[in-house]
Amino acid sequence: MSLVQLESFVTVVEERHIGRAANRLHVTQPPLTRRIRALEDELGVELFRRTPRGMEPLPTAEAILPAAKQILARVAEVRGLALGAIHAEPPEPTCVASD
Amino acid sequence: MSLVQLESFVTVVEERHIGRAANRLHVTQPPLTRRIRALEDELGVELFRRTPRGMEPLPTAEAILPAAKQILARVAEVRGLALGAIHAEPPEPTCVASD
DNA sequence: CCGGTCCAATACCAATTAAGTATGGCGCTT
DNA sequence: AAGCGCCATACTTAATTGGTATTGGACCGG
Repeated sequence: MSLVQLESFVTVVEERHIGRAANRLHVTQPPLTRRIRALEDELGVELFRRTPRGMEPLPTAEAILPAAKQILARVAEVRGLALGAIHAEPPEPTCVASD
Repeated sequence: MSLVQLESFVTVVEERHIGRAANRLHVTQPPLTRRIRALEDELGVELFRRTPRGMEPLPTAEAILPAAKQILARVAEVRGLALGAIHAEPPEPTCVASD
């Protein structure tokens, strides 16, 4: 399991369509198909029903969706904390300061 | 950022030593060194102070540690939910049942 | 002051993984 | 029945990743 797979999963659940999800994720359709399939394989569960209309999330997908979203949110939090730490802790003046 | 990097980060924080952390993670030392460095590069922050004794977590590392741990916990939760779904939803009998 | 030791960092190579392009198969729509 | 839209697959190529071997630097003992 990878963060990329989880992000792909959440996007496909929201779009219910691999093509649109691929667009949002700035990738082409085949890689996204493979990501979802790899996730299903690893978890040993079918997450979507493939219909002529698109991807229909199965109950298991709905079950793990909240956890998946929270993971992505925490990842964003980590990035934010790191970003904040840059301004918070100036160990040594790298260059002349303005004041 | 990847789950492998986050797991490596948490382990190094706990062990304060790349060699021991590498052992726990079943990899050799160089890949682990690179994982930590890649994480630092991506976040744009130093997470550890390299000392002759090992790796000393900096304040930023302590700040993001809880979020990192929670991410790993949620990943485990996703695995557990998927595992549970197998027994919960038998769409078709794959094999003869015991009873 | 010098050699040994323990630590993380780097160079290099091999193996695995992942993306893109092109194409196929299936069901619905007209 | 023909066309269209969807996901799945085959194939090639580029990018990541891991392991082995080695280096450089700081501490410790003699």
